[in-house]
Amino acid sequence: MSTGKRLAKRSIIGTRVCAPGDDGKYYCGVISAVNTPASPQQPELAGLSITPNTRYSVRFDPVPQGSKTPDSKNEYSDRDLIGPGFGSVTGARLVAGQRVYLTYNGREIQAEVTQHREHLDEVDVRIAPSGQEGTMSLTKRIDEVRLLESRKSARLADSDTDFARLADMGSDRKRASSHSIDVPQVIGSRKRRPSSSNDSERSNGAWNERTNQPGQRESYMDECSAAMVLMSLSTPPKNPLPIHCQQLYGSWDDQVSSVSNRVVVGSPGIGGTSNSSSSSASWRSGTPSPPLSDEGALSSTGLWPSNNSSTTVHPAHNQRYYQYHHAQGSSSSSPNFTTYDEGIVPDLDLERPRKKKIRCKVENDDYIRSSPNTGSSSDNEVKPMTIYKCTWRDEGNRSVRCGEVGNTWEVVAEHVLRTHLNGKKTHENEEDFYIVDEQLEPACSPPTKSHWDMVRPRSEDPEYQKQLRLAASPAQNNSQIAATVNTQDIIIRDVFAMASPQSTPSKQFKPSPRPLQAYNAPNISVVTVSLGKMPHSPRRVRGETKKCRKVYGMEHKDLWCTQCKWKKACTRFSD
DNA sequence: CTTGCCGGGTA
DNA sequence: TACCCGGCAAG
Ligand SMILES: [Zn+2]
Repeated sequence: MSTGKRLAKRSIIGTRVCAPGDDGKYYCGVISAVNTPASPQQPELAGLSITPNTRYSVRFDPVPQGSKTPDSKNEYSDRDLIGPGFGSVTGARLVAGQRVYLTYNGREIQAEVTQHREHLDEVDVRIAPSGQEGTMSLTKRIDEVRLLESRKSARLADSDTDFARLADMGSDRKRASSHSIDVPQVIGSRKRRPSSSNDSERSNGAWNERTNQPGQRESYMDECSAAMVLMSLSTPPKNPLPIHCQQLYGSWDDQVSSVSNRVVVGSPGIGGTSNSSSSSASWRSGTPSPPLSDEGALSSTGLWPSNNSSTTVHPAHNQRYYQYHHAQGSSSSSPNFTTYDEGIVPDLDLERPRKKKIRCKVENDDYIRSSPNTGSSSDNEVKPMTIYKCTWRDEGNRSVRCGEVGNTWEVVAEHVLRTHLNGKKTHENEEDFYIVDEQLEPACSPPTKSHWDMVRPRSEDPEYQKQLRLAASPAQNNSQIAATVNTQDIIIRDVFAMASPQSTPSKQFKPSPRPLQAYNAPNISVVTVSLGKMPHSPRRVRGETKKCRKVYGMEHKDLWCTQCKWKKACTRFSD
């Protein structure tokens, strides 16, 4: 699927992982510190970038029943850890007594390993099923057990597999992303281009060169980006409104625009995606994600504000979602993880001067690419710097944010914890909800919201892309993220469905190639989803949008819009 | 192969 | 301007 999502400029801290203790058992905990030996060229990336030398400190969960907690001071390399972005259980050697989790009768239960037959990839476990007394032993495949407890509600714990079965009709590839919604990452890629060079290809190549363990990295990305994405939306745990709803009501517009370089999307729960999150990756559910109350907070009914023109919009939400999903299928799936800044900006000006723009765009790109000044930054010295900012809202005046900044996430987290949370948090990593990271370009301070239009979109900034490349991974199955992103897509679309009641039945909002802009429709604030690479052409990918030809068929050509008849760009279904 | 549609015609 | 279509890019 697409794109990957990016991510990660955010630190990995807080990620739930398992690390081996002295006794050979794996213990769960969260990464409490990351120590990357700073490289001379980019010292500021220390702790953010991940290298083979990176060491992770793990703060272990308190172990019940008197077992001893492993030494927290241990540092582990990524190879030692099991969890998102690290190894998986399938690669671990489990010793007798290892606590694992598995899904049994649709519920997640604890189990204890009695034997791990590595050569068979099987583990014998002993479980104590609830509702029955005593224990029983059974044999599970190694990939059916998890070291990390799932956060899914027990009721749903197994639903994903069912989905997977339903959806999975075949290829491995599909399997990998069967729970995800693909995100159209290059919209309208049909643009003609003079040269064969292509940004996405380039970035991919660049990434691949940089990565020695794409597989692992990708999973990390996958998971963490999801978390990050959620955090960027930053629903404070207390907030009763679902994330996407808040967004529609502008609670985050200002925030978002200030961090527009990150992906801002809805929750993965929308449209049922979270429920179908994969269980194939045993660690999947272990990461720090916002303490959304499982499926409840995200369910689509009853949360939609009713003063709106359409209380019925929300139900349609999911429908449309699925419709979109199906229409998309996996057609857009692409390993091109690094291309991120897909500007999903609903075009309000329906008649945009699209054709002209295309050409211009192409020329522009070429210019950027070839320009010695702008394009050469790949080996440039100047690096953007990341700062972390507290977004805590003033209790009294919700529009005022704390704004405390720091050089590291930890610093700000500390601030949040102390200053705003009174030292106690109700969820692990709760601080993260109040922290956003921002990129500071050395030369110029971050543009203010009111000047966004004067700034070159980050996604067009080679330097920025490079950053993304560093941060993102070429993941192939960034299901979580993709789903998330797409969710936002849906949200935006719904926003516009509300905003413009005239929408045709099959009309769909089409992402515009322009990224990094915030639209403010009355009552609604929509935010650009920045996904790395911008689609350069408005041309739709086949299947993404129905055109007259597709809708009416050749046999009803008379029903086509004139443009279609002329073999010109369709006007009816292209916005 | 099909689609979407640009560019360049002709009436 | 309305209309047509060759041909290309992408899938
Ligand atoms: Zn049409």
